[in-house]
Amino acid sequence: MGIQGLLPALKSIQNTRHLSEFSGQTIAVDAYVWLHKGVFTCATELATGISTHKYVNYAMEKVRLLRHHGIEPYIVFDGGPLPAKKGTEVERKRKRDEHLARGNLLASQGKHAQARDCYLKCVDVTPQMAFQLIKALRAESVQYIVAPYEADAQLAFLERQGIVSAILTEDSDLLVFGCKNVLLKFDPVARTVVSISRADFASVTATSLDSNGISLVGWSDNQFRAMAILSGCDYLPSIPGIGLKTACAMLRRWKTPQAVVRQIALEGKKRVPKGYLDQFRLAEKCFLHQRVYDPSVEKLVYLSDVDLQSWDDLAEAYIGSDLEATLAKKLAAGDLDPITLEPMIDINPGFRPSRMIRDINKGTGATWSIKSKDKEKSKPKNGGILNFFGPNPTIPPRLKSPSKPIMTVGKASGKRTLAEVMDQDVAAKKKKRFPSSAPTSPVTSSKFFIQSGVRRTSSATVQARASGSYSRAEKENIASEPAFDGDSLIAQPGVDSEIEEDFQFEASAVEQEDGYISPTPSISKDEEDFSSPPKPHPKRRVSPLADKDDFVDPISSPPAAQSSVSLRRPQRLVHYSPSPVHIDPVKVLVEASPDKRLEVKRGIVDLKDCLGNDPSSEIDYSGSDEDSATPPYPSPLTPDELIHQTQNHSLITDSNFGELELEDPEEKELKASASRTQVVAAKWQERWAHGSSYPNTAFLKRRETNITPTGRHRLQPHSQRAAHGNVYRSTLDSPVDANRNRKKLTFFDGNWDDNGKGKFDTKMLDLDTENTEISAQARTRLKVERFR
DNA sequence: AGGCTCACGTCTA
DNA sequence: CGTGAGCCT
Repeated sequence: MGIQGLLPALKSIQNTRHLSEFSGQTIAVDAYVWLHKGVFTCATELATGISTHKYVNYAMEKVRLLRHHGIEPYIVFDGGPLPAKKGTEVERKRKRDEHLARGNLLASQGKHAQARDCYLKCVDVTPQMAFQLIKALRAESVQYIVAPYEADAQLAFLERQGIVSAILTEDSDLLVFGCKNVLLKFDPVARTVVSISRADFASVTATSLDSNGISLVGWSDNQFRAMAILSGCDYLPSIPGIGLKTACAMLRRWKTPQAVVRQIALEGKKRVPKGYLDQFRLAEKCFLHQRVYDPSVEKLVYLSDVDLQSWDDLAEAYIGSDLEATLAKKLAAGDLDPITLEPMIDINPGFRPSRMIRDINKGTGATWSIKSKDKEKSKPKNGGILNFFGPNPTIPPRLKSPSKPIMTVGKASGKRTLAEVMDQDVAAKKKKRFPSSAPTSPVTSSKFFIQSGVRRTSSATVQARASGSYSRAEKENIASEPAFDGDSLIAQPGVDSEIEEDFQFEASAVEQEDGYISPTPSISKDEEDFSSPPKPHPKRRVSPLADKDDFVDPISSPPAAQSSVSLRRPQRLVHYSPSPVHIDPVKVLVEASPDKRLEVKRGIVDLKDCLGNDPSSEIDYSGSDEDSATPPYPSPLTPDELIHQTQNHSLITDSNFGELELEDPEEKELKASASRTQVVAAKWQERWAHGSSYPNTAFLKRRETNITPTGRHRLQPHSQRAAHGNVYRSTLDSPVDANRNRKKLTFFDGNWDDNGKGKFDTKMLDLDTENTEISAQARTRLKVERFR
């Protein structure tokens, strides 16, 4: 996951810091990290369908720990699958299914320990599980957001907007996304994190210890990003044999990724996949422009604005299709399943987190405090394993107003001590004493558009001295490459004003909150803190997702109730005109003719069909470094196209829908039938736009595979594959994902088969020329065999 | 021989 | 994450 080898190479600029050093700051957190770890605390339950929310507790403990240290967390969830990363789910799911089956078998044999091991391997985080955490976050007024696509991009956006001042994650990709302050290796026991700051890159030199020969001196964000992509990232596997070090060295030497790739090809030692440069550009776009949710304008925006010159529909689809604003808002709020865009299903309605907060210091015997304020809960809580809470206190409805903490009995402790009572009181007082300590956000001065100029730090100078031969080249490097450097960082005049608006909005929002006291005394002090000086408490913002005026109690009200909130203002879509609510314009390729694309609800794009169709050249040097070949794109799909799609698209093999397209294999026949066309189109829309016949998707899990309590999942729509044989398939076709292990499964359709690296069987290429469903299964089987 | 990439095994929530 | 096999120079 991420850029392999990057973190070790950055060792010299990694600083272990105590949480207290971030007091007063708002820090965005990649929820996936906590959820995934939390899942391990209850893998067996999840795998066997036993209702549990332990993983929520796990994450909430982390949340409370951060708050305990004056850090206001801003939790970011992954959203829907990005087209760029699609294509691995089938294999993963299969593997998980295998582990699940084996686990069940072992369990039935009484081998529970072994069964658990299997369960551990088959569990993954689903959006529905994430929603359980969201419920808890809502209950404790913790800010959160569900990214439309990848949390990474959303995290980067929040930092860039100044909404948060750092990112807590475990993924080195965040650095590639341009984040300034990345925090890794969160240690809840030591209460430390490892900090990496973009500002320190300049001190990473080839001679610095542990740098692994990597030098970042004088590199712009663009160059750094290029190095990362060349060395292999989640969106694009590297040219085999190219790792971080080689990528870095060659980029220094040849300046641009285009030149580097050209050089690699010229040297002839390594096989460069066809279309690699095109794919490189797309990967670059994912890091630069991926769609994110902007809470201030309540719609999807580009992470950074696009350069219309080099923009095309392919790129548009690749970085995540736009969503109609009301959908986007609900998605961001967690009210929709980000995969199906259906209303979120609460898989554990019995779990109703209250505002109680458990002190993180387990040793002292649990201390409990309750977060008061907020709407009263009309219903007493009962049922659900989680009801370790007593009846919820009735509190004045004023959401944002501070109120006195009310004590409740905690499930674990069973009682409160006087110290705990005092504890809360003190906490509340501290809050009042420092109501307006503003979160420091060392926000980047230049907002979106970072100066790509070189920063010469003292360490850089030192480095120059240390490695004389390098210094010149590095300086040289700095000065040149304006085109490369400036790429995509140039503001479009048209959008510029909008960005200004956004920032003003953000700024005013902050202003308004001054003096506003957090509604929830979220910090429960322990003994240790009694003797420590009071810390300023960060001002707290209610989740941006909740409308200021009409906040609806997230716990007691169904999503439907909240949805009314979102339709207030007409949304203006910058790059996409609103489409019918349920249909999201996304391009999908039709196999027979690579130029055809179909739209489905959510981006399902198989780029391999768009790219590398030129069999003549191994490397596509099309155009200059800045332009890319833009395949023609027809627009909205017609019913005919839908039929075409249904016939060829693997997704459609789903049983619910199967009869429709499998019934009549004759494409022409279908086309001739107008009425049938209507039916198909309607069904298609019903299924993909409304998802009514896609019941099981409610349990589809996020990142890679899905596991459901029942163990049954429906396959995600898979990218369509071209039907013609021996057509080059780009590496995008191969499973590339956040999980590094996935790369083991990657196959490259014989693009470099004769290079001795040809572990990537050509068999798969053949299989792949068949319809997707078959090839996917066959592929999976082959891979499974290989790993046995 | 050394450098580099890639795969494997281990550990841990 | 660390180690080691294997390929390349």
